[in-house]
Amino acid sequence: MHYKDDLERLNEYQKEAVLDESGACVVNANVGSGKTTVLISKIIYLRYAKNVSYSDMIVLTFTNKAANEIKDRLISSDNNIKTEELEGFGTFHSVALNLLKDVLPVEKIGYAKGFLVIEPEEELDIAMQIIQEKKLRIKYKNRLKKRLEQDMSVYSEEQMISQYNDDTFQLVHLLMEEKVKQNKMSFSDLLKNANTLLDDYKLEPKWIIIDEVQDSDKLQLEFIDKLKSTRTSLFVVGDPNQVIYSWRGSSFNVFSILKQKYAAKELSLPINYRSSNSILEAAKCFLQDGSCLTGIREPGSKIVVKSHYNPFNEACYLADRIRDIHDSGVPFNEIAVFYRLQSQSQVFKDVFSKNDIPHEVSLKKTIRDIPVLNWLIKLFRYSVNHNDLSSALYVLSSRDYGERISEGEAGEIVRNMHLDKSELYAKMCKFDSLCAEAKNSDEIYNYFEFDKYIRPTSSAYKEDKESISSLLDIIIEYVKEKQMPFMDGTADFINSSALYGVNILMKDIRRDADSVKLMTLHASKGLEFSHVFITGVNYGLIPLQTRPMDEDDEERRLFFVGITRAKNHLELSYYTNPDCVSVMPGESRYISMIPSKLVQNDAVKSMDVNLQELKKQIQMAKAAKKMENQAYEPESPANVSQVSHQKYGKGKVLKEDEMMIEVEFENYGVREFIKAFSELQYI
DNA sequence: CGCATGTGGATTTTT
DNA sequence: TCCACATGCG
Repeated sequence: MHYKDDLERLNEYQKEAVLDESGACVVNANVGSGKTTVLISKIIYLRYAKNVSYSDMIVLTFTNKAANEIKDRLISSDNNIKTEELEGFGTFHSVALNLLKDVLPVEKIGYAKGFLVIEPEEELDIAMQIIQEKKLRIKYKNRLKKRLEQDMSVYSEEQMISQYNDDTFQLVHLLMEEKVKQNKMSFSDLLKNANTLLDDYKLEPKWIIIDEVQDSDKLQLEFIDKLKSTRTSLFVVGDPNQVIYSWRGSSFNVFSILKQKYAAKELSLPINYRSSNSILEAAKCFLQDGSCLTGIREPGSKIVVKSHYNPFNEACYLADRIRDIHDSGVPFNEIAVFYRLQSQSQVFKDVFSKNDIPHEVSLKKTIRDIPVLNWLIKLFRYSVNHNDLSSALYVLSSRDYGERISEGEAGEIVRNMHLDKSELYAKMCKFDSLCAEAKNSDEIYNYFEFDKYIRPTSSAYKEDKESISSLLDIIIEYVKEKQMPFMDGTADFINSSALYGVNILMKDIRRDADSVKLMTLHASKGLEFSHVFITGVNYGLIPLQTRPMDEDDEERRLFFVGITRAKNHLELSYYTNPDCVSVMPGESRYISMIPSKLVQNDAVKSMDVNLQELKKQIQMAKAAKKMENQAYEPESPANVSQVSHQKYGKGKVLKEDEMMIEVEFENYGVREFIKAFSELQYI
């Protein structure tokens, strides 16, 4: 094996981490320092230099994306690998699922091996059914989902009863019983149950390796602890400067917890290979005290700071700028636009579409977002697991699909197994005997006669039909690949679809699409691009003003994550006239934290002063006018004048005074201009 | 139904 | 901090 060549390519810090043999080791991996490379090298080194088999290693990540990257890179550097050796490689949840499925005695806690994984929505559905059946008094049901998702076990019985003085405590217990009865586990149940069963079952892996360890929450830390025996070595990698998800429950300061608990050795990877020196110098301004970060690249281009009149103008500028960059030879997929809030993406979508800039908005999408597939998955859930009453109930009583039976009647049928009262119900019940040999999607489609159960009058009919067919194809494909009996394979697919979302569906569609990526700063974590634009770096938006006087370190780290995504070119921009009320017109204080020698001052800036000055005058004039004469407002539609703009095309003038003009364009909607600067022409 | 009071969310999102 | 919505009493 070529692990020795592999080692030679590493720098001294990376090599030290790979070769380290202490019982516990915490690696402080700086941004862009080759964290994943070290992980892969470490795994290969253990396998071939230390003769540790892959099945003696547990390799944990937080996201499927990270897990897939590690597996892909591992497979490409070691082609002797067999997929079944990598059972212990994956997200915390999927490794817990594998353990519960294959080695841990789930019967001990009342489950059967064929249990299904459920998403939070379904857990909520079950809870609501329990509330209805047992007539429980639960306050604030609208927030029940949140309450269920947070770890109820941290509350004591008294706390739970006293908090709202309702039946929450009973609900939590009944819900747990019901999940066992229906043979279902929620995401957190996977970890909780694995933790419970690991008390009596010693797995004793030789190595536990964890990526992005700084994001661990309580359950995950417990999972690590339960997996680890005295003979297990622990190797964790992470970056305290990239903690941006603590609001989601990652424990505070995981690094020091681990260091203390396991007396871990601390190493660091300080060398950044990714960014040009200017970008890195700017990034250093946002590091926590004491962290060091070393670059090895040339200075590169300066950081550009620009101001725009409003988000729309910013988007138009970006469209032009990106077109230029692309013409100079940079592929679209090396360009990214980041923003703080999802809502900011709309204007980019609109403008980029109009300007034919290929783009892609990163949005999480699951099967549940497509109603017909949500229904279909539930149909399969009951078909493979007849204990899953809540799914059957949903399938029969859905208002859009199926037989659209009333909820009460459906409950009756499901509880008493009235096969004669519902054709669809009978089909789900007999699915295992009649469809176990299904070889293609048409067979299943015809068995269920789906045409009968999707509304033929609905405008979505054709789309729904296609969605069903493609999901059926995917299931068949999945089962074939896994070489499992059809029923088991389908059950397995359902678990995967809960755990891996719609990724299974979209797997290869997006990977190499040559398009500009639009995403929130949060979503940018772990990615890199040649050219990065961070937009809306306004006072009030970055850092986001939540409560006044909230000096939030996490916002600073978020901005740090954003700028360190850039390899060669970074542009920051802000608006002088933000559309949103809570956003102030000035630049973010983060911009002034960057030394001016790194920043390319733009001509726009001097004009910006004028604009702001003008804007102030205009607002004063407007206010004065309002005081003076309130009846003046309405304008008759008869004297609407037409104007045209170089970029936005033709439009109608809605409002006009000495300084401002408001125009409604055919394609771009309503826009406001300052007369002196607008390039409008009257027609 | 109307009104006073209670409750917690605002922004980011993975499994 | 303020706002939206749920609850509960009269």
